[in-house]
Amino acid sequence: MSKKLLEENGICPVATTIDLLSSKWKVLIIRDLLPGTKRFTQLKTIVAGISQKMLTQSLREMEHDGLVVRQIFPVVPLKVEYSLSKLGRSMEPVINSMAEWGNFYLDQNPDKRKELPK
Amino acid sequence: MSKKLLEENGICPVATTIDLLSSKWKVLIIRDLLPGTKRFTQLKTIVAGISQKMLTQSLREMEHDGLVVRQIFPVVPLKVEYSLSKLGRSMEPVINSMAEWGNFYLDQNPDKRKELPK
DNA sequence: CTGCATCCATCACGATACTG
DNA sequence: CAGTATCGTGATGGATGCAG
Repeated sequence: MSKKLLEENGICPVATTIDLLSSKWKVLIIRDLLPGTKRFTQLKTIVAGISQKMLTQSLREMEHDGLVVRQIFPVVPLKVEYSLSKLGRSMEPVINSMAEWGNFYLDQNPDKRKELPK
Repeated sequence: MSKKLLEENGICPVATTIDLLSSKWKVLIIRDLLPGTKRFTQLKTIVAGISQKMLTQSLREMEHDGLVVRQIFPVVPLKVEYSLSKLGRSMEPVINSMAEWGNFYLDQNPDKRKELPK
């Protein structure tokens, strides 16, 4: 489906971006890696609601797409750190504009804000 | 699943945005409505690859979420126009940053640019 | 023209169990 | 700790046919 979108829509840059962000999890992962390197278990905790499977899968795809860097430390117990690549960090403006819009929306719709009034 | 994400992630503005953009189609629809009002069939053509079902479904949800305005003209044959609400237009910066990133990415990866060299 | 209802194939995703 | 493998299910989305 990834290819599908690109084919159907020619080479629209918006479609290209959506394509790499296919799953909602990836956006959240980038959001949480923006502050700095994280370990697998940390991400699993921070990205609340994500299953181990989805986290692994998302990280693998993002690594393949060059958004995320995976660093393995052959110690016991095993330690693996994930961080954003240069390309990954370049998505910060996108994440930020999404955050800004989200805040704007929540201001307009206070009823949608159930908790963490900030 | 819409509620799920919000619950799991508290009230993160990024999650909120993703939540309203759930499907990739919605982003593309907003992109194509940004220039101005469109009719159902026009959208079906422009948002290449989208099925009638998905278009209708997406538009309904976006209308419900207050992103899109639906205007019916009781003529024969029936005429229905869709346009962005004020809230919908407020997403322009988000779409733009996605477009910018997409272009940046395509510059870095010319191989991904198969057609429409621009 | 615009859209709803159905049927159906595929797939995303969660749950669970097992490994280096 | 950080995965991999497998299974089951609900959701996603296309195709088709009908209707206002």
